[in-house]
Amino acid sequence: MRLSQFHLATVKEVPADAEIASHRLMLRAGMIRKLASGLYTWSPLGLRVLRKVETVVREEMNRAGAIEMLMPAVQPRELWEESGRWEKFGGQLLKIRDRKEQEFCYGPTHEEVITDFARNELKSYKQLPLNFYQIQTKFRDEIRPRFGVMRAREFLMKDAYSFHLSAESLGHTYEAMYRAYTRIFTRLGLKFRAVQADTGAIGGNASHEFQVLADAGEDAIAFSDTSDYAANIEKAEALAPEALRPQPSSALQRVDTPRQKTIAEVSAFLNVAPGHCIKTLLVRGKQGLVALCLRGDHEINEVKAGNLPELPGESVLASEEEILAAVGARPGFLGPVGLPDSIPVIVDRSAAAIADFVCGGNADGSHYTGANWDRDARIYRIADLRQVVEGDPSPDGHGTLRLARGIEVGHVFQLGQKYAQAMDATVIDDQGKPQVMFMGCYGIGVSRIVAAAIEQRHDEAGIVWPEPMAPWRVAVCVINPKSAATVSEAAEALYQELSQRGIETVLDDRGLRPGSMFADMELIGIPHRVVVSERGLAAGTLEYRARSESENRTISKEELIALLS
RNA sequence: CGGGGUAUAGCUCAGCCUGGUAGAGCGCCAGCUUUGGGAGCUGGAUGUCGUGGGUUCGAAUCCCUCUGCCCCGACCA
Repeated sequence: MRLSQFHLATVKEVPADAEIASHRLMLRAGMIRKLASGLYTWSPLGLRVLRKVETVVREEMNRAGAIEMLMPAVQPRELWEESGRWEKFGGQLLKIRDRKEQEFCYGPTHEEVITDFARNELKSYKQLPLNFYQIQTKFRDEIRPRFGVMRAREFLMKDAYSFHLSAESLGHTYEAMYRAYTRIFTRLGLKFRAVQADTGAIGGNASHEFQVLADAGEDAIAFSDTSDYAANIEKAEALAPEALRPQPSSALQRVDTPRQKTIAEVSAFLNVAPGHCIKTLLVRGKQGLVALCLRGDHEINEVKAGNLPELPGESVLASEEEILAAVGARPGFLGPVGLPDSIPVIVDRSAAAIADFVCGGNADGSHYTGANWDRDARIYRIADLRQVVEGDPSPDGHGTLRLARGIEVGHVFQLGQKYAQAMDATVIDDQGKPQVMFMGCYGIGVSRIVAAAIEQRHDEAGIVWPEPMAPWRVAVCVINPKSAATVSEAAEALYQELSQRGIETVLDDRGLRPGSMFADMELIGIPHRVVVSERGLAAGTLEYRARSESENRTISKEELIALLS
């Protein structure tokens, strides 16, 4: 590509609200332009990168035996009624009407369409297993789009769906997809981690997320410092402390805490470490309120709480009015001692292991000291409720947990029979009986990968692409082409030769001054740069610099070609 | 959806408090000079001041309405 024939549109200034490096750099490099909140145009430069990612994804999906297809983005309401998700998907589902007032949605995902396809196409167990995939634009009406294409409303996704006669077969394809994902993110040059994920309401046996490690990531992940255990923090189990709970040694005593409501205030006021306080949260259960007790220095894990059988699948704090009516005290003064019998007290494992603790007195302006489980407060059940913290023992029994931030770029999921059941997708088995198929689904955020890669690989000058994602591998920069025809001729010849050798090359023949040209090539992250100048021509050499290095090298054309081959 | 902010040239922003008829830098166009790390000089073009209403002799500026966008919380590739 000759840059004079391309539309390169780098800019120096960028909106102040672009907060993270990848968003700023994508705007500065002119890869994307915002059309509206969460909607971005991919410029020719940006699209080149997007296509590179797509290519790697496609190659590895094909290698893993998946078959590419393409489904409509617009999907009829009836299909979503069948799966029960027309209402359940909520506000994220963009609903639209056609001229006949028929209702559709713009697909946020394609389980319904693929399941419909499969039930029509697949008749016999002999056709299974099958794994279909597509690379396609999705729309999710995100509550809060942000960080450019990292969390956009419209985004490019690779989604795959596999169909099986048995859970065992599903397990095999799941493993194959896990390996394919590992290859994809490795090939793309990303530092990533596959982590266990919560399977949530869908249930199922297994789910892993592929997280690109980056401080700007919206997810927290926990991993062992000595084993290969890694999990999303939503999922990471906090083990029960090994030490048994000490015997009570203090008497229960009510103390005045007129204005001390938070753990920090109470622990400072009473001079007791937060870890010896109990914080009590009242949430809405299936039948009435439920009390959740944690150590003062721990945070609730809402996913774990939501999965409790006593809760309706989500953890919603009770309102102040509800609490006042049930307990007679306000939040800030709640505790497990003397709660009404109707409120079950579910205690976190770590909270259950402490004695002589401080907790709310269930009366405004008062707390207890010297409180003890069993003696003073009854435990309905002990459960894992808290967020793990750095230094916790790893749930697999090896090493201690470390925390890191991650960007979720992939997710593999064993769906089981949920959709096939709801939509009656069956095949005839070898006994001639219809069997509901097992399904897996496997997603990759293609456009998000572009942002994630930049987040991981950039410097003050701009993007530092991993080679497989770079818009071009080599930039040939011409210094002052107007001064001597021989310079531009030499540059053109080099460009031709590299291109003919199959090396993706861009010729910067825009005639810019060297400073602007170098700044542009560094901003857009081209891995290799060659300078053709009168000076070098006279000496018969080229000047080379790798994007990842800060020094120039003087090399011959042969050396350059060897280096790029 | 709650809380906060913001909207002025293609971009980044000033002007608003204290009302008097629109500004800077970057970018863009023309010319000259320049040519190894985002050049210099000269000249030029560009605005329904987000929308609708109100107050006023007069509104970018004050008041109200609506809308867009951004940030903080719950969802996800």
